[in-house]
Amino acid sequence: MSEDIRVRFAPSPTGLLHIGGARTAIYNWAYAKHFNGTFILRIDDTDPERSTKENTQVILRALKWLGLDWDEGPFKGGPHEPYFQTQRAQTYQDALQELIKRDAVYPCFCSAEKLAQDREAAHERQDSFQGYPGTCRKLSKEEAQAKIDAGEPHVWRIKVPEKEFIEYDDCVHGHAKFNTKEMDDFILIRSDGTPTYNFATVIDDALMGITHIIRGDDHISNTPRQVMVYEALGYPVPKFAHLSMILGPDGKKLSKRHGATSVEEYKEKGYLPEVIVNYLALLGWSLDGETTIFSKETLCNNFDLDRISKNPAIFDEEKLNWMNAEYLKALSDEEYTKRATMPALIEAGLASEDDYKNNPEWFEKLAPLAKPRVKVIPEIAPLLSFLFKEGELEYDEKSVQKNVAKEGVKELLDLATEALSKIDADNFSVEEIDKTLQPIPEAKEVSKKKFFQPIRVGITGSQVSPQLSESMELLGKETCLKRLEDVKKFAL
RNA sequence: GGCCCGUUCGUCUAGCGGCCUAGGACACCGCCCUCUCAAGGCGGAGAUCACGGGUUCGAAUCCCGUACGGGCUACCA
Repeated sequence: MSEDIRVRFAPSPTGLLHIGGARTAIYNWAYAKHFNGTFILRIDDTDPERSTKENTQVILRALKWLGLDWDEGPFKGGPHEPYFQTQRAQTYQDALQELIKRDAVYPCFCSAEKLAQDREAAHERQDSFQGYPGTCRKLSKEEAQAKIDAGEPHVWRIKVPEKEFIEYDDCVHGHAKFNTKEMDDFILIRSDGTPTYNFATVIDDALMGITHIIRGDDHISNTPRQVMVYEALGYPVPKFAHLSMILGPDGKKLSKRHGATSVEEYKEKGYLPEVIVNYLALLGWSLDGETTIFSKETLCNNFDLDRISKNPAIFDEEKLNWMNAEYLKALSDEEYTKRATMPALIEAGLASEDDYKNNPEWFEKLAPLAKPRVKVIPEIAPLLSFLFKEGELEYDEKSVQKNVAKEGVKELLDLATEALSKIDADNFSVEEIDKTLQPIPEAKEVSKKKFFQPIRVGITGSQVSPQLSESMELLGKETCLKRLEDVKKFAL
């Protein structure tokens, strides 16, 4: 039995839960599940400008919707509370004190202007090193203390160690090695006393015992800096797994310009949470190269870091749509009704929860009609709205022109009406309807198309619709006869 | 400018030196089924494995360059 795996997802509540963040969360979660580890949720809200309570709520809700339950974190508790960085100020101060004691940091009194000037100058000269030149590192302890005592504003910087390389293991990219010559003494504590990301995240990850840091590869360049902090404090350096970016259809960073970018939006658009998890899991990871649809259980049983791909992935909504349709079709009629049909109908104002309770069998019969035609949940309402219209239908003009307003149609509709009226209203079923209507076109020597399409337009208002007989059964004898009567006015 | 990362069908990917005349999925095309639209079944097209050099009996797979794309270089995360 190896060490217990502890992973974490640490979003900054500066916006909704982005698709990329969701994938990171999924990978962390699945990794923990697979190895019986612990999945920790921590809110990295150290940026006071952009972090909000609302965003935190939204992110938490989105994670729950996706079914990514955390073992430790907000509203769940755990041995390392609190799980909000803004509530851990003392922890970072303690860490700073420890670093001071170890002589691994020093105060820096350079003003923002001075730093900007230095940077500018280095840029002009095209220096190979453009980081902080280490001005204040040269100050003696006494000089520095005197300045602090005099109340001069200062930040705390880490001392880049003497050794030549900083190294760490990346489960996706392999062993990484950075030359310390290229690193500068970066800031740990800001002049207002708050920690920077590169400091807070290391302290928390170390204290929370995180063993594997799975996150976006935009952090690769930050990693050696963070490793410096681990080492300065004598903490074990965790393993890393850096995930490539998710891009928009144009190959550029996924942004609002491309449409929906947050999981909240995909929920609104009618995607199933398990589809989002399945699809996102596949963006940068594969089960076996063959299987595209798999359950969360399968994901958890098989997910590992060694099958994560290094290349950035383009988010393909077409494939997402296909997958959503697949999942939808696989639901039982009862589940389909509860999760898809009813939400869609209620949203469209066509039916209510009570309607369903009063007649569940009827509503469940809608599922087979919708399943093969629907990719996202909201598509259900327009597809089935004809079943809920009172009074005369609004007809699709083209459908009427093409199918009803033709010579001989009146007679065919009359025949259909007459035949149907003989069916007992209590027995107005698909079987009876088929048995009644099926022989007519043959007998009259007209094509089935010519016979059925006018009926379809009469019953549904359009030449494009779900199965006719099923629709008729759902509507009932009375309504069907009424609608056939209505449409006759266009027939010749 | 410096450092770092990436590059297999349009897209997601399989591939970790011979099984690859490169496999699967989405999308696309054709046929079948069919009273519409779908769904479904069957089949097809689609990748000189970014490019150029090596290493090797043998490379998509290893090494080195180049190009292109991306990240970092903040008192943002």
